[in-house]
Amino acid sequence: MNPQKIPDIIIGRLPVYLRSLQHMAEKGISTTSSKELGESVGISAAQIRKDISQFGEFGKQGTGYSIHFLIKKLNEILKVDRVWDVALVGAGDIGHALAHYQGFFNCGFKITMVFDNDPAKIGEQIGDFEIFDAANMVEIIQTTGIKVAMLTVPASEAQAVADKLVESGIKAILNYAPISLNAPPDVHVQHIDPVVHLQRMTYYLD
Amino acid sequence: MNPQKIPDIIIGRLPVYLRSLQHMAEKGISTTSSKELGESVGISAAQIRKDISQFGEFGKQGTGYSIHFLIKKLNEILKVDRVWDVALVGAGDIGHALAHYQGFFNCGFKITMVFDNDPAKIGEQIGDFEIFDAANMVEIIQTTGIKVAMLTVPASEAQAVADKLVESGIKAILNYAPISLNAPPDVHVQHIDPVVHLQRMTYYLD
DNA sequence: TAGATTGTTAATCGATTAACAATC
DNA sequence: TAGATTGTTAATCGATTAACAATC
Repeated sequence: MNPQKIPDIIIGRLPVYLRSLQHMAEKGISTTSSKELGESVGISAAQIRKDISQFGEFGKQGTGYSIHFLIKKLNEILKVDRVWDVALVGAGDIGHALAHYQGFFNCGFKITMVFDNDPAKIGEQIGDFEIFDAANMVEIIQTTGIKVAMLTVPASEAQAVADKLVESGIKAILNYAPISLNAPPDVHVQHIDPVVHLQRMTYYLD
Repeated sequence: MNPQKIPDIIIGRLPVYLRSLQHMAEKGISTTSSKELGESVGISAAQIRKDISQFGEFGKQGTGYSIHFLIKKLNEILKVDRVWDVALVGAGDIGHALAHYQGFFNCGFKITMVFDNDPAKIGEQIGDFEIFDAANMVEIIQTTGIKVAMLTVPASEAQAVADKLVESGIKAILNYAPISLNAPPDVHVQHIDPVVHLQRMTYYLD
């Protein structure tokens, strides 16, 4: 399926296409075109076609793409045609918001455990989960074989906790701490920082 | 200061440099080099120098950059040498987490008002703020002249609320709803969606 | 069939890197 | 001074766009 390496930048756009296609599917639409999909996500039709064609011939001349079929293919490509168990590390405000977030459903992810190092929180319930002691985190994650984690601890602890996640065998970290994490090349890190996103916009304001 | 247009992609990296420089400053370090800064954020030294040199000659051959001076310049360039009032729209879990978030301090942003349309929430306190009725949002934002908003309403309402924000004169929207927003070209939109970030990583997992 | 839209090629455009003179 | 590091140029690399034959 991957004869040659697909650029990161293309992989990064696929989830956005997927999200838009799922909205179309929910509305009961069955077919779309590169033009329509492009307008809905703000990307040129040519680029949509080029991106998709990296993985196969999923469209039909004259009619466009079957939304159902394209969703299926994108789910397979992104490996979210399954459910990834996710460890949530840090039971503060952001951790609570993520634990309650409904948006992971049907997108390939399910939070299955929560860790914190605060004795006052350990043992408490957060949604459906009991908060586990972070001291046991490495062992538990190694045993369960979880590969994906979300990191919502304070910036001052983030690198140390990330190192422990790497030690645990975690291969994908979604980092909410406002700090650039160092990780080995085989561990993927994505970063969410509202300040970075806001500062990207103020440049353009008066 | 901007003789020619600076590419978006460069502007997008500046907040990351800034965050790393601020961490260095907090540690009491006074000078850095493109090599050191590049290693800390995972970008080549050549690119760091090229990016920074778009805006002036802020470094010194042989010694590198004064961290204090470079922070000052980046703050000015990104227009966060001031404090932008921010409207938070949506008082759900994510809204609460943002209202309590300490990370906006000293980064150029301050949430100054919170809106929701749920009668049960209107009038309640969320941190230091009273939750206002979203029905009055357009008028209040117009009156106060706020330009920046964070949108944490359900996906089903997000486009309608975004349209009202645009009507209010908002020029920068940080969107937490899992949907691609349409906005006029003079309104900047940034999107934070944990599912998109997670799906970007699973492609690379086994 | 006629109209629409794909997949793909070639051309254009833009971003990154390597190298080095300038100079602190 | 000698060593280090910038700012900048030119070369390389990669991404986007435009165009169109193929074909549904």
